Amino acid sequence: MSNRYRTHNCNELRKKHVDTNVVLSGWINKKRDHGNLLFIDLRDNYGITQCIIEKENSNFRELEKTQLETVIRIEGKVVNRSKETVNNEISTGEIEVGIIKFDVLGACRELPLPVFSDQEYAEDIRLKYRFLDLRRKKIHENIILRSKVISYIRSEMNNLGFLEFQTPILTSSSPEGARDFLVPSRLNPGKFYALPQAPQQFKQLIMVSGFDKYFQIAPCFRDEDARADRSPGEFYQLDLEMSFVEQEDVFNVVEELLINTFKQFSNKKILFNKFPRIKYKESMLKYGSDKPDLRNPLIINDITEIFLRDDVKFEIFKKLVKSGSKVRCIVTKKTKDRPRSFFDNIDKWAKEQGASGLAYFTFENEKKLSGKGPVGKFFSEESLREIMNITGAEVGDSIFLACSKQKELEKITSIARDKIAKDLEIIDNSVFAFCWVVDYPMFELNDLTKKIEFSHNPFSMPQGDINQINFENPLDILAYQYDIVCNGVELSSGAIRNHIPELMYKLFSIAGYTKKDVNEKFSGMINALSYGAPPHGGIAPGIDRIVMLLAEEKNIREVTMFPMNQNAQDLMMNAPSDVSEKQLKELNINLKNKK
RNA sequence: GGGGGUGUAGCUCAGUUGGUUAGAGCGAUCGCCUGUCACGCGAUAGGUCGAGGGUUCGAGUCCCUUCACUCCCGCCA
Repeated sequence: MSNRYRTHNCNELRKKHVDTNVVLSGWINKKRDHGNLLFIDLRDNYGITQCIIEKENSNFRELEKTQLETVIRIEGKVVNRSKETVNNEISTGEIEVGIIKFDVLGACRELPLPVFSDQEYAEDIRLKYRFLDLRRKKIHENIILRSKVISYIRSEMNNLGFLEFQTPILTSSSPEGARDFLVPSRLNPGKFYALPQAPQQFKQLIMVSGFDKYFQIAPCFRDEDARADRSPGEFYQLDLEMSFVEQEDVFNVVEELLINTFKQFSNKKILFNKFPRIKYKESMLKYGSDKPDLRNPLIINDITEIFLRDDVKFEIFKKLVKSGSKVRCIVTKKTKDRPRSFFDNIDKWAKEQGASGLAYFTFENEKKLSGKGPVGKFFSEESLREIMNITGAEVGDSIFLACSKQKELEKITSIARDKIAKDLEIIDNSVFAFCWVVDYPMFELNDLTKKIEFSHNPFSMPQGDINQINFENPLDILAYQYDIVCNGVELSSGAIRNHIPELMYKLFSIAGYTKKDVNEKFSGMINALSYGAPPHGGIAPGIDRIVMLLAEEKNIREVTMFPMNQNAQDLMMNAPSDVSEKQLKELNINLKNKK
């Protein structure tokens, strides 16, 4: 394309263009002013071209005074660079453009933040001037990556026979799950729409409507507090659903899609081409978490039984165990020569995390097997042998012990596993380790209310023969409910859905909902399921987190074009904002606390 | 809602035990410089030390309150 603004972009000119007249437009990325000779690095989306002007040119003075980040148009001639002045850092580095004349297309005031810099800047300034921030190299590339990942996924899904549909953005509030964003209805005074937390019910209705395979790059809205890896307000999922499938069918589609996508956009190795399946219960024990980072080789073991032995004298732990606590441990290989400070730092760190610390000792065998370290003396030779049996520990290895009630224990061992591995530098950063976490329980006990609640998704199908389910022990019922995890990041959860209304009523009744409740709160769904619903299931991987992993970013705002800050404010657009009395009146809304 | 961190020039930061007129680099303005690619050199402007209160002869520094941003817990079926 060639027009009045440009004949080429800023990443196009090469040696073969030498002597041709060109027109380039772009931003002044950088100036280097030698007084009688001025270098301009001209930047556009595609790259940088060095342009040069000499004092003899009547435009020299004006260009010399032009601000960085001004948009200019340059007419000039491509010239060869001498060998010594070639810049191999940029792809146009063999040539430069001798400026004949230039025009200012878009003037620029003094910058609130520099564009040409690798420094980090305060988040509020970046967000307020996001359009400047987005010109910067790293984030500009992240956003382009995001675009490419989404198009790639879209075309892969099409190839796999999925149909893309849009679902409503204005829908109804759902009783389960996160806090809803509400939108007042003008035509229905006093009533509210809700923005969808996910198109969960719609995608199931799409299956009932007979479309077989659906996907959507779906915006999801949840009014919950932010985290580094969680935008406040809105985020995107690759939402997908399939009819007449079992769990394994969903897994196959997702594994293929993710492997292809990650291979396409990253050079990192994918550790497992068949993603390991880890039972929820096993994951909570071995990793203390339902989002295990499998790059980390450390494993947690339960050694509570050791503390019931008479030849173990570790009285604090023994006492706690008697009152229902458990003991779990992490063994580190060949750490006997680590300095005392290594162990004490971890113990100190654990205390900072609110735990009572981590006890530790090292297995030694001088004359006889013994535990070396502050609490080593409490263990008999026999008991040490038994611990080695359970954990696979060997002489020369060390062991960290924590004792607590199960939930706290899972929490502390989980973060300790991470911390110890980081200190030992045994996490391989050059790989992606995916896994499935499967066999989630259908229900769980709320510790505070002592009531039984759905542990994940109330629409999940319970496992086993549906005519033989033991509803007497609801906490034992497992669901066809699964999560996919990569490098300790939860990418998504999904499930085979419950498409049988009677079973749905039964399960909801266990969680304290009457048939009437279900009919009212999920009317669309339950109604649809009673008119011939196919068995179906799906999943919804988070797009933002996939791009985060591919871009190797720790913060979701680095892969989001126009994010809100932690208080869910858009500093650039000034959202949320006040609205006029007239608008409120139309919506039948009175504000309680007027300014 | 709770806990941690940060807040000093347009930007990134330094600032000793509380002690003279609060500094540097980048950016801006002015001048010099023909081969740089983070060009170089010289000069100038630019500060409510986040805000308010307190202790003190004296506060950027110590104490209290508060605000903003950020990280975490809660929350996120």
